[in-house]
This record gives sequence, structure tokens and C-alpha cells, in this order.
Amino acid sequence: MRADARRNRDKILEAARDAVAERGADAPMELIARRAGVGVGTLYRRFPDRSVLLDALAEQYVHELLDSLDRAVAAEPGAWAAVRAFVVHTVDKGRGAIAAALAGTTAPQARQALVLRLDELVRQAQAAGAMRSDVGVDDLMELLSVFACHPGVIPDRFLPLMLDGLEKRSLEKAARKA
Amino acid sequence: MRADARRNRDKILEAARDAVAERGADAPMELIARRAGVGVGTLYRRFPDRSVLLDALAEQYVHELLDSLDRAVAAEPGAWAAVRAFVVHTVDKGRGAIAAALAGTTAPQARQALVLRLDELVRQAQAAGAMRSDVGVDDLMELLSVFACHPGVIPDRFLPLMLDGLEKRSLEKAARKA
DNA sequence: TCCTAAGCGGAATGTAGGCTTCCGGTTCTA
DNA sequence: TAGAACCGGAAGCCTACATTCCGCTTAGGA
Repeated sequence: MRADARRNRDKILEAARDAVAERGADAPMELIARRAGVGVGTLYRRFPDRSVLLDALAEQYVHELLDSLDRAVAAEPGAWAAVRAFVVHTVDKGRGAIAAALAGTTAPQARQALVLRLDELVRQAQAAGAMRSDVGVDDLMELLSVFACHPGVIPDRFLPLMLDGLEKRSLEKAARKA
Repeated sequence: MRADARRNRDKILEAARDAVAERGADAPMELIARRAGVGVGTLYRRFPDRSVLLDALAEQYVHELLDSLDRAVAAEPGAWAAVRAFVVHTVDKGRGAIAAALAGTTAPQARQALVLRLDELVRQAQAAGAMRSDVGVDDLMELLSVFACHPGVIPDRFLPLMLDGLEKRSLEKAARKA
């Protein structure tokens, strides 16, 4: 693969990510091409159809989430803190719409890895008594999707509330204050 | 207006409500007509363009919400209980997508009435110390929209959590248990 | 019962937005 | 410097809708 071709491939992937985040999984191919500063022809040569592009995107994204999760685990003192940090970071980055758009559809094996890793962490947090135990990974994944679909005011206002709801200690803390 | 014409008008409104709930504000006119068991021509004679139909829908819906709110106030013992019941009922009925789709767009005066009424109730609940005071009507309306957009598992799992988060007493209750 | 204005259905038309292909020109790189 | 790999984007095709139009049907008053 020629150097310029690889460069274009990367630009396309980046543009696609933005476009999909904004307009959903059926963002126009032409829009993606324009944003990448590339002709549609180039886009189609590299990704013969939309699903190929989407797959590539999903895989890339899930890997980033995995990295982000690892970083959270390394940086935070406990399992619950790591979960919390991961959720906040993911929602903040605001690219979650991709995850939402692609949720069940693509890159199932990569997604699975993420889910397993997160599940492990959730169980730890719950075992440590730091997190409500009537909520599971699947709930968390859905939560991410929802917040991802409503960028802006919704996450800002409700994410902390939601996280408080998931945390056990905060309940005690709040009550102690009252 | 002839009797059959009125009958059709009602059928159209009902079909439109379903269609908009499922497919958003730009649900195909033809779909609406088919569901109403009516030709497109009939639809267009009654509602010259989409916006007229949407307005009628929004007005009808907001009035229902107002009724529902009044009923909740009459049936429940306190302001917070009424707010809670209203939210649950609205999300359950699952037609909230209409509200979401139409949110800022239409029937502003009717919507305003609902917001005022709900605001009053929220303030009461907060004054009585039953509800978190860092959340307002606007937040509540947005919350409704979000849950409305994600029918199914999301509301089922998270609405109670969210409501717990909004309630003050539940915090104390939970802590007491722990 | 009969008449006719009010209604009705749905084919036909017009339009917009997108997908994909194709090919003449351009750019790497061996 | 040859030529294989690449590029851009115009062109054609297609799907999905909105909206109009008109010949047929029907409610409901005289």
C-alpha cells in the first residue's frame, strides 16, 4: 500500500468517526469523503461498502475504550472509582454515539472483550460494597449508549445523578449530611 | 363537517400519534394514512401539511399530560409522590416520543401550561424536603424526553434508579438500611 | 327516495438526497 | 523515468417521500 494511500485511509477513518458521531450510522458517504478532504472514489476504493467502513470504525473505537478502561484502572484507587472514571471519560469524549450506532451490529468480538473486562470490574466494585449490586454491565453499556445519543445538557445534568445512584457510599454520605 | 369525515380525522390523529412515537416527527405521511385506513388524499384534505398535523398532535398530547398530572395530584398524598407518579405514568404510556419529537417546535402555549404546573409541584416537593433541590422542571422535562426516546429496557432499569436519585428520603432510607 | 355537496382513494408527478461507478488525469516509487 | 497505483468528482441510477388531481362514492337533508 502506497504511503499516500495509507494517509488517506487514516483521514477517512477519522472523518467517518466524526460524521457517525454526529449523524448516526447512516451518515452520507459523500459527507465523510468531503470531511476527509478526499473524493468519494477514494473512499469507495478503500472501503468497498459502508459496512466495511463501519466495522473498521467499531473495532478502532472499542480498542480505544479498552485502553481507556485500562488507564482508569491504573490511575484510580479502587474498582468503583475506575468504573466511574471510565464512564465519565467515555461520555465526555462524546464519541459514544459511535458505540451506540454500532452497538449490536459490528465487531462483536472486540466488544465482547470490553464487556468482559468491565464486568470483572463491576463485580469487584460490588463485592467491595462500593456499588449497587442490582445493576450489571449490560445496564452500564446501555447507559453509555443513552448518554452518547444525547450530547450536551443531558449528560452534564444527569450523569452525576446517575452515578450517585449507582454508588453505595454516596447514599450513606448524603444521609449523614441530612 | 360530515360524520364520516370527523371519524376519519380522529383515526388519522391516532395513527399519527403511533407513527410519530415510533418513527419521529418525520414519519412518512403515507404511513400515517395507511395506518389510519385512509388514503393520502384524505389525510391532506384534513391537514394541509405536516406542520398542521403535528400541531394538532402536540396540543392533544400536552392536554393529556395535563390531565394526567391533575389526576396524579388528586390521587397521591404529597407533591413528590405526585411528581413521581406522573413521571412513571408518562414514561410507561410510552408515547413520550411525541413530546420529544415536538419538544420545542410546536404548541408552545400548551406546553408552557404543563411546565408551569409541574414547576409548581416540583417546588412544593422540594420545599417539603422530599426532593433534591438541585434539579428543576426543565431537567425533568428533558428526562422525560430521553426516556421517551428509548422505550424498553432503558426506562425499566433506570427510571427507578433515577427517581431514587431525585428523592431525598430514599437516600436516608437506604443509608439506614446499610 | 333522490339529489348533490362533501368526501374518498390512490395513481401519477415532481423532487431531493444518496449510493456507486467510471475514467481521464496525477503521483508515488522502484 | 516508466508504469502501477491512486485520485477526484461528474454522471447515472435508484429509493423514498411529499403533494396534487380527478373520477368515483356516500352521507344526509329535502
